[in-house]
Amino acid sequence: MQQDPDVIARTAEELVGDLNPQQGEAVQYQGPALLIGAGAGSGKTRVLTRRIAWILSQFGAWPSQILAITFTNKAAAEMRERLATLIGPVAQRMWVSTFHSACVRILRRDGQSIGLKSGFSIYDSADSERLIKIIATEFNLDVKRYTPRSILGKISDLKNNLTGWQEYLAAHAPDFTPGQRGYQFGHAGDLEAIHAVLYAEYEHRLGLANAVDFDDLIGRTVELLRKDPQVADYYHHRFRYILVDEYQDTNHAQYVLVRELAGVDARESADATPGGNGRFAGKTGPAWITVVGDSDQSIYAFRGADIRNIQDFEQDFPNAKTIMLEQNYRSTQTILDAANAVITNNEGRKPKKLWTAMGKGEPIVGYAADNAQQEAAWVAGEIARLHAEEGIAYSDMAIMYRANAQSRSLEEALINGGEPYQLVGGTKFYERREVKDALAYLQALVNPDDDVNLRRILNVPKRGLGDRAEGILLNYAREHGASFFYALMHVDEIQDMPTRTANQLRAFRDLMASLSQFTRAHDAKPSEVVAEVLDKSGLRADLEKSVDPQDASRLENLSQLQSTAAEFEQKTPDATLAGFLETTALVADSDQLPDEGEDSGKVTLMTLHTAKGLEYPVVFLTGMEQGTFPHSRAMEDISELSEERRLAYVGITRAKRRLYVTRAAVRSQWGQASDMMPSQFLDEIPDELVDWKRREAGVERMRGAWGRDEFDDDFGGWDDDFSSGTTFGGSGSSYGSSYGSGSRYGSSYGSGSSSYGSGSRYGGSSRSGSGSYGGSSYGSGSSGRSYGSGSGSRSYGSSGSRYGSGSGSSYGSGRSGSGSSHGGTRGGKVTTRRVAPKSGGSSAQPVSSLDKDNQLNIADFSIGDKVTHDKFGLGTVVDLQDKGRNSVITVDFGSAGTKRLMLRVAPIEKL
DNA sequence: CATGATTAATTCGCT
DNA sequence: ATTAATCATG
Repeated sequence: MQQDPDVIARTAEELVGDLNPQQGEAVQYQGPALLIGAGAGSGKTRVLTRRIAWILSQFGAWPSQILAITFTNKAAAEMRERLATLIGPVAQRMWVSTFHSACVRILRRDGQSIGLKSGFSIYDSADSERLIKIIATEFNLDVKRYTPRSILGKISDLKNNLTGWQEYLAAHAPDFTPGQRGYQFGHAGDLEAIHAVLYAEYEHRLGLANAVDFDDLIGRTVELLRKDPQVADYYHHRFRYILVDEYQDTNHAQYVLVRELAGVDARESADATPGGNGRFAGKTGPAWITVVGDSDQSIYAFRGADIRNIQDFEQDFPNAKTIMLEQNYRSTQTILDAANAVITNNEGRKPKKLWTAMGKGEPIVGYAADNAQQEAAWVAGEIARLHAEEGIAYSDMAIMYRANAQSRSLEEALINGGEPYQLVGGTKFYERREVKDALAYLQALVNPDDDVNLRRILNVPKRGLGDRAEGILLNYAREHGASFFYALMHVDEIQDMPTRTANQLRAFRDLMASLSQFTRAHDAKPSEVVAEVLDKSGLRADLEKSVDPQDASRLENLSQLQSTAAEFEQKTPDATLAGFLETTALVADSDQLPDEGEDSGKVTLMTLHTAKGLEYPVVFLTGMEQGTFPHSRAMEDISELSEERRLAYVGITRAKRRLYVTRAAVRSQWGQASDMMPSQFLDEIPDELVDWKRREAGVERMRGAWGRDEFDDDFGGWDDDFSSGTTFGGSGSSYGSSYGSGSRYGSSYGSGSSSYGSGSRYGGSSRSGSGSYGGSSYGSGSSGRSYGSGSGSRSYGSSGSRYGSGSGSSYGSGRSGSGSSHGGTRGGKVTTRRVAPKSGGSSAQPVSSLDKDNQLNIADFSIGDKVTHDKFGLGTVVDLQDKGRNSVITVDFGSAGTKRLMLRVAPIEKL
């Protein structure tokens, strides 16, 4: 067999010459099943891409014979890109894709044989939930007790385990037939019967709507491969090498899918000979499988990932080989020691120890704050310090947390500090209401059977068609055993309808009919269809006439949807509307992550889950408290706790050079403040690795003191010190040393200058706000896309940058030229709420340029000046430190003491 | 049918 | 605290 001339031939030396022995072995291994146990930062993507190149150039495989599977589109794109540099543009034609998009391709091609019509809809979880809710309501179920979400969760579990509805129904509610109306449950509490009935009915409706949900993409592909030998045979011959990334995250269905695709269990074709060697390696019999993963980084069990897939790999696949990669190229030994120490506490795990040739590096820095706000302020201060003093680019720093809700205080602190940040996660672009509305129109046009989407838009924008009208159509559809769309098209035949409703319905029918016609005529131009829909439906007009400032950004999101469609149209030769909808259905959060190496000039905020696979020179792990992390719901159960620990392991190993761990003694959630114990994971990090800047929070010292009746005054409100800048001041400050010994979190009260501590017992919540955050400037999209290219951009990267990026990212200020600028360090701030889904540059969310700056400039002060402070009163300036926007002045307030104040935020006035 | 008021929920989230 | 969803009312 001849090699594809398009593939750039690579010599063995080029492919493995610069790898370590284990990596090299993994790249070259010949055999039917290979598990690469890739510890964090061990160069797994590199090995995977090299192995693919090796298979092409050394085994003589054709690009079309390879299937490489990842979990995210971003990972797929990245792998494809790295492959392209290795083997050339032919990589663009290869199947390098996610599980889901590979399945879509298969189902689009061969789905007819299991009853899927082309143009089927892909429901996201919101669509699925809506459908479940519709069904549950019809069955008169108490939606409060049986939430659509929990029902869907159960259905998802069943699907992930490939339990079909037929099977489950037979076991728990054999007297129900899908499509049957007026079914009564035997007795109210039979959860399994309810699940069985809803599962069956849900599948029935999906079928009627010619739709599949995410889990179905996998499950139905498995079904297809099992039921249709011809199709199975086709893929068995087609894919000779299957490679799966992040194997520890696969669920049972995905595991079976891989087996079916590879033909591991299939009867071998007649000409099968045992997997040979040399140039014909892997060319007969089942496809050769390579999986890469790290069981210590399995953090998606809660969503069905089955860690046994990777643990039992050697038993599952005959003649399997395991190669472990334990040399880490990312982090310092200190960081790895911490990670190893933590993960060792998990039971039943294969011992594995990461090591590095990089050296010890700096100690981990710890900090115990009084509350979440102060924790955030300290982190923001430390980031400002690292940036100003050590020249570390903002984009080289990341703040991680367990739950999205924790981002709030961090965002506020960064806004206060004028530090640019971007938040990854939260609501996805394609799940935003207005975007979903527009997409629902498109979906309904492409797939008229899609009742869920059509019903969604019936009254969007408001056109006086409510539950009544919907019910009438629904009835008609049922009577005729037809779709909702069919009913709509036949409104004229429906009797006994209020004239008003009839008129509105006819108008809507005409709208859909005309849009439908337009769609057929312009199917190859999705962007034009989008424009037509936005225009004719009134979606755009509705938002345009609105005065709600939020709607401005919604409008912008719609226009971005149109741009995305245009972009899709340009880069896709045979573009169709259905094709475009597919791309929108399968994008996820992680696709929004900034590309590696790209200097966005912003600090990145994200959850630990989102952080998997990423790395940053400086990482802050915040909220290290029992109940926060590990999460309260996971603390009881040993397996859930183990997963939390793996999450901690993932978090720690994201850091390349410096790791910070912080916690808050008091955290308020759901409006209620509660005392938080330090996370057990902190205890699991060896003490000598951590340099505690503050081991115990002020309130904790007080708690101890109260207990012993020893506390006395001298507790200023924490905000006093906060503004005075102690938190970001030079190293050490006043804590640390006094807590260095003794019990780790014991009460070492009474020692040290206790300028911390809150006056009120739970000072946190009351003092949090200063209200500048919420309504006003945050959501108002008017200033829109000014950032990134706006006027008055300033360069923030200081010289001598330690971690490269000497370019010093510049970013625009929404507020051009405000305030006098000395040394070019005063400028607007940029807060990107989310990163745009794909198209370069702009974000889907508006940007705020609010500036809490007090307009004071270091240049205007000199020693001896008199100032007044909101709390301390009159004082005299005794020292000035020009650190640009983080300038500090030291003021003697007489009886109130001498304070160091961060000029930018201090509540002072020059006299 | 739309609007303001009340109530309930509320980890993480690849596709 | 926040927000989404539901409920009562104009």
